[in-house]
Amino acid sequence: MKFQNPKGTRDFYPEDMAVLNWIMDGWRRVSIRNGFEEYEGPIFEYLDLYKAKSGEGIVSELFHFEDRGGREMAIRPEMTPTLARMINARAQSLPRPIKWFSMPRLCRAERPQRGRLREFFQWNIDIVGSDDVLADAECIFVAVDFFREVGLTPADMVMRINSRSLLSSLLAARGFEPERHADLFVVLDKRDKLPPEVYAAELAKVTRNDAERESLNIISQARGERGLADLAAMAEGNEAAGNELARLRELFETLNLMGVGEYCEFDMGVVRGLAYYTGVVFEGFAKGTFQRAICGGGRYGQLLEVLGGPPMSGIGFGTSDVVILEVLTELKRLPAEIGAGRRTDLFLIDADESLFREVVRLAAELRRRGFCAEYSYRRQGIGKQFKQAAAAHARRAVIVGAEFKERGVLAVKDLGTGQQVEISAEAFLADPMQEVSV
RNA sequence: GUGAGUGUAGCUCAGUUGGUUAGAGCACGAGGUUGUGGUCCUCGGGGUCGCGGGUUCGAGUCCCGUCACUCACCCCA
Repeated sequence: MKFQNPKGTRDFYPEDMAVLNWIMDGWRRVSIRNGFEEYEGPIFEYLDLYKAKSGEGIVSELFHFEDRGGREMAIRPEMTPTLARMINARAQSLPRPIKWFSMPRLCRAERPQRGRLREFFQWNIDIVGSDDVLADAECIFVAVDFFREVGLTPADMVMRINSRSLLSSLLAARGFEPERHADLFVVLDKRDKLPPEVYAAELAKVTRNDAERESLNIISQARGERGLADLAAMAEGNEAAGNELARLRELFETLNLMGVGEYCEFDMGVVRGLAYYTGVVFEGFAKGTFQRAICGGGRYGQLLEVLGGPPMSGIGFGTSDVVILEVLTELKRLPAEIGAGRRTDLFLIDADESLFREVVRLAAELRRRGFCAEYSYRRQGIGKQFKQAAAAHARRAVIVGAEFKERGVLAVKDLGTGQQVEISAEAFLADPMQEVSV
């Protein structure tokens, strides 16, 4: 019986693992240099944790099971509930702002498609316990910092930024009751994601007349500097909207100051589907055929409270290895040297079988000193051993030959330059990777 | 859960109106040069043509079903 990997999962062969590690090393490096600390939680939680955050509907989208005690468990489909649970447990004693990141492996029971699998790694950044606009700016900066790090320029991608609280105050001023905002958000979020006629139909469902639709169209079309100016005119005499606009302007000024203004753009069309966002929301989009958001995040005001914690606001974002891989592959930004295989420092070769014991001894000694040293398991001609050295991408070949027995010297060859020198075993061991020049 | 497309070797693909033991390149393995390497030469392993049924003297090829994968919808990283 032959088995295959479960639907929507991936096997990471060494060359794939090298790419995944490259991505995740980048996530960790960028997180740490921006002042975030890594955390991790259990890979499964009580199902109720996710129900509390997202409602009953979430159950069909995740993998769940019953443990032997009859408890309903779920494999984590996202990290935020775990984060909230962990922070809530120590809410009184953690210094703020809390700047944490994680790279959890998540599972969702969805139908796999481009950029969406059933199992993936997600990079999460969160700043909890601060309402400061600096936290908003920093969160967006971290996302851009990573994308810039892997070679994306403002010509390759854009971060579209909006504020739900601004949108809410504008809607309220136009006579949309607050209790309707959540439904309106869901539809407005699809402005650019649905064909125009489908979008129009969705819009019709949540509006009462043409005047309302007209208002929504005017508001949601706002984009860029000009859009902000239009909204400012619209918000005159509306104190709440005025305050939100001022905050948004401060956010963009800060992003400019941070040197990532070129990546960022105001866009009223970005609303995000998730219900719990209350303030700034943003999504990254790449140029090319991958039309989905490559990262997304926003400010959540009551999330911790909903999960039994104190009233504390936070802002965070997430992206996954699947979308990063998709975009970097399409834009050809994956460095070619990734996945080139193991990098052997030294490949030891014996000139004849009687010297093999020296090869084993020397290799073990080199390994103890931290070098990657290899040799062939098979006793065969020097030519074959060199072939293996090349296949292992070794940087140096070291021949243990008759001259070692006679004079204690080794032949060290740089497999990149082809240069080869004789050197005493002592001098070699003192600096095994020393320059090889004739 | 709904719709569309695709299934021949590990990968990329050939396979003539149905006609003998289904092929190539790459990859993989073994040899060739017996103190010098990824290029070269020779040989080799590997496929119940996704699976099941039907039509036919005969099916990789035609028909039906089924499964898997891919893409799109819902949702979202």
